[in-house]
Amino acid sequence: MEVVLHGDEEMDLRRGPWTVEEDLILVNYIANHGDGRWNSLARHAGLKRTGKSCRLRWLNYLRPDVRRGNITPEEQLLILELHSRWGNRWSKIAQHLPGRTDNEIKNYWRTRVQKHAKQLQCDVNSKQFKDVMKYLWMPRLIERIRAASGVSPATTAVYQQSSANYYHATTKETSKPSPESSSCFAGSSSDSFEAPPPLSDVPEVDNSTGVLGGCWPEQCLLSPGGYMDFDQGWSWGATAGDHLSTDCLWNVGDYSWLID
DNA sequence: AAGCTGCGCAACCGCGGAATC
DNA sequence: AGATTCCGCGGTTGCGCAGCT
Repeated sequence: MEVVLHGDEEMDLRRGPWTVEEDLILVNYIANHGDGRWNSLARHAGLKRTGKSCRLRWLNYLRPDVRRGNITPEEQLLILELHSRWGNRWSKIAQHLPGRTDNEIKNYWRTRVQKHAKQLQCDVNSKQFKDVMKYLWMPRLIERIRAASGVSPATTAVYQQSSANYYHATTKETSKPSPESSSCFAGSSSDSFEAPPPLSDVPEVDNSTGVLGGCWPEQCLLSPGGYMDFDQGWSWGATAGDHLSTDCLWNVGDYSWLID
């Protein structure tokens, strides 16, 4: 525990990990007086912490509705989707994951997603990695969610819409995307998902080559065994050994690590 | 058993914008 | 209206732990 002294004033501030006693003081104070106005809260509560530190401790750890534990596949999917739309706007993303903090989501992204990008030896913002997320990771999450027992229809609907939106965004994206939407899922301009496009809009796959037709801006080669399945509510699939991005055909082998 | 390494996570820092004085 | 303080966000750091050698 470090103590910071500021000038002539005897304003010693504690830093580092919070103690149980400090937690209790903060929780009790907020229970009686509410949160907000963090600097004065810190002073009145008798905590030798900055207001920022108190706010962070409350929001990220002590708040009663904070959810802890593993990020579920549903949450993973949502994080991938929302990050593709908004980038590193963690607090905005966190608003859509009840109980999860921006800090936790940010940590998840850095430790898991960026790790995967590193394993693929590509930048997390690269086309290659976005392809992997779009065509492999997210569909597999969707499949996994669907396969799991007890998935509510509402949840399924959300991800079916979500999945459809990826397709819609990919197929309808113009050659000059808006500044807001530099992501690969740039089709949605509002917070609500678009309705799935009609089946007639689905690009055809040349079974001999695996090349997608239609108005896809980039071809996506599927190796034998790869598949696109639009029958069961807008999902995609691909298998180990799939090739992505014809301009840089590469094979990253077994993708089983993508979902852990 | 000890040292090393990588991971996950809590906490801090710097900055920009909003609110207050 | 300008200065100061506060708040919230995103980036970064560092610690503890588990697994590996």
